[in-house]
Amino acid sequence: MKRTTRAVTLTDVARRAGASTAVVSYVINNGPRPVAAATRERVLAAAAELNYRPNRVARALRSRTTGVVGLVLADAANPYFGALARHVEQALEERDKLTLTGNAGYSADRQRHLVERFLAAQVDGLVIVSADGGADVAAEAETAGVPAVYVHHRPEPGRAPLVGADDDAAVRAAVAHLRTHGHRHVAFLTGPDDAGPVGRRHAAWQATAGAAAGPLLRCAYSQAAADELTRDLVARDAMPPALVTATDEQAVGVLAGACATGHPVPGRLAVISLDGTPTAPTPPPLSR
Amino acid sequence: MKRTTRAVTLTDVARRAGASTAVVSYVINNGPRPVAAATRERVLAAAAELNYRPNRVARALRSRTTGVVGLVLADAANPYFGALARHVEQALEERDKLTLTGNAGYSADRQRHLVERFLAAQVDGLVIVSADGGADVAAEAETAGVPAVYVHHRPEPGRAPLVGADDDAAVRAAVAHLRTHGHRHVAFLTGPDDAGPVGRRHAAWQATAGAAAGPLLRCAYSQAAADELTRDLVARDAMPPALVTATDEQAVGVLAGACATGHPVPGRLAVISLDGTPTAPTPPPLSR
DNA sequence: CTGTTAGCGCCTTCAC
DNA sequence: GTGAAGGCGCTAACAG
Repeated sequence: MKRTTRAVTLTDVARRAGASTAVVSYVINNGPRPVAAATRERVLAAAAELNYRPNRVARALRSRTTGVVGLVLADAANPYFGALARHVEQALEERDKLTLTGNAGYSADRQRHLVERFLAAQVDGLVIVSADGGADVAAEAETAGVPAVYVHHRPEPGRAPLVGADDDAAVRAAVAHLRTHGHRHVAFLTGPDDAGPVGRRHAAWQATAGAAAGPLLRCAYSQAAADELTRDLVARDAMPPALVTATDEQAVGVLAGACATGHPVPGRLAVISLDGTPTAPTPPPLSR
Repeated sequence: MKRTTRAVTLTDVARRAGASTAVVSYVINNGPRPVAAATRERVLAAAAELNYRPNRVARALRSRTTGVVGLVLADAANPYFGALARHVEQALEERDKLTLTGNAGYSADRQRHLVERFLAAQVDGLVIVSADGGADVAAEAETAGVPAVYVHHRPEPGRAPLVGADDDAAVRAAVAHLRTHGHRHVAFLTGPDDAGPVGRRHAAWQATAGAAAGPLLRCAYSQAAADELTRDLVARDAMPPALVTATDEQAVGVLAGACATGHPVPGRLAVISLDGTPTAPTPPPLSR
């Protein structure tokens, strides 16, 4: 049986190049100290011949930095979070960081559990993308000396930085836009409760639309739920003519439901959504 | 200024419990050797009080296994791959593995680059989800002693295991289904070229539909492209009545286009798609 | 400019 | 049953 070939180490390269491990390290990392051109060449040659690949684990143990960032997501299968994840990963890649990804599945327990595992893995930082609720896990991370950022939503008493949309401004803009198209009453479709950013959007709609607000609608955050709600409203002839949805998934479901029931869009229904999923603006015109 | 608190180590726990580091290790890992119940209690208590978290990096260096698996994706922003990623991650989580995720963005170069970085990070295994083409990166991984699996697609001369759909069977089933609904001619919408699984689906359609095949349509793998194509076909009164699409994204685009132009679904258009994205089957009926 | 050496935190043989 | 010690591969002090 063929023996498993041990991975080539810095020591192997040093021996082959007739130099010390320290020098090899300096060459590989371009520092922190200069190396004579001749030596450098020998080292590079030896490394290439042996097909040397630095062991990031050993480096991490020594330098106390892994070059890995943890990304905890609510659910990568939701296109909104999926797109977000892709962009976060790309941004980290550009900074030469690796991304450790975990799905919390909208569960605060699982979220905390993930953060715990990521901390054990010695991540250099944490990006937390959750939908709502949950404990201030960023604070726990900071306690362990690991910087953390929230994206999309920050739990209530939370000090960590937040990267998110300006919900108030977005809602105001959406309502204003529909008004310039002649709609006096603007309805709002949101989720089952008012946790997280969606709750802020709801409040903003209430404040903006004021007395002229259309009905407040609620359904789960899925295309299927919004689809069913829409069919029902159309059947009962209760579909509002102008609607702002709290999420893209719901907007797509509304459009599908309108389409299936033959309710003309944008003829008798104008919809604006607030998330900004890449695919969202394109196919069926969300507004005009 | 507050001093950065050094992380608590196994040595700290040992000192606090009045035991040796070896014993603490045995307790934490439930082995490989037994520990007296009393000692075990003391160790556990000390660990809890100090909030000890084993350093996975040090463990990895010593045990030569990181507990991390690399997942290279074509594009997490595509809902099909996003859902796939979520399930892979969950399966790994159940096996107590962490998931390192990277997006190759449909580029063979970036894919290889990612694999390289993952190998340097000493991943225990690799899951490769690519759309088409590319080199046999799994083979490179195996060379480094890291097992690898392909999902969705395996490049041409590739020996690594593949987890994928039975394209032939799926296409045959789709065509048969439409035929039982009275459609003699079944059209097929695929991508710009025939690389990857989509090419196999195309071939299977050709073989199954045979002489009675409807027209072959092509457009990019996006909702927007399929939307535009559909509008165009409807406008020219050239929309086929029965259609199989190679991907879900395209199916959604077709439905959107049909909806926008008032082309009745399922009245004058029956569509079946082949991917199986979670959201796909629900909102507009893809077939009936 | 280069080499030697002492650990990073953990696991695991050896001795007791 | 427990303890002491070496080393995984690498980096950063310290010499020279």
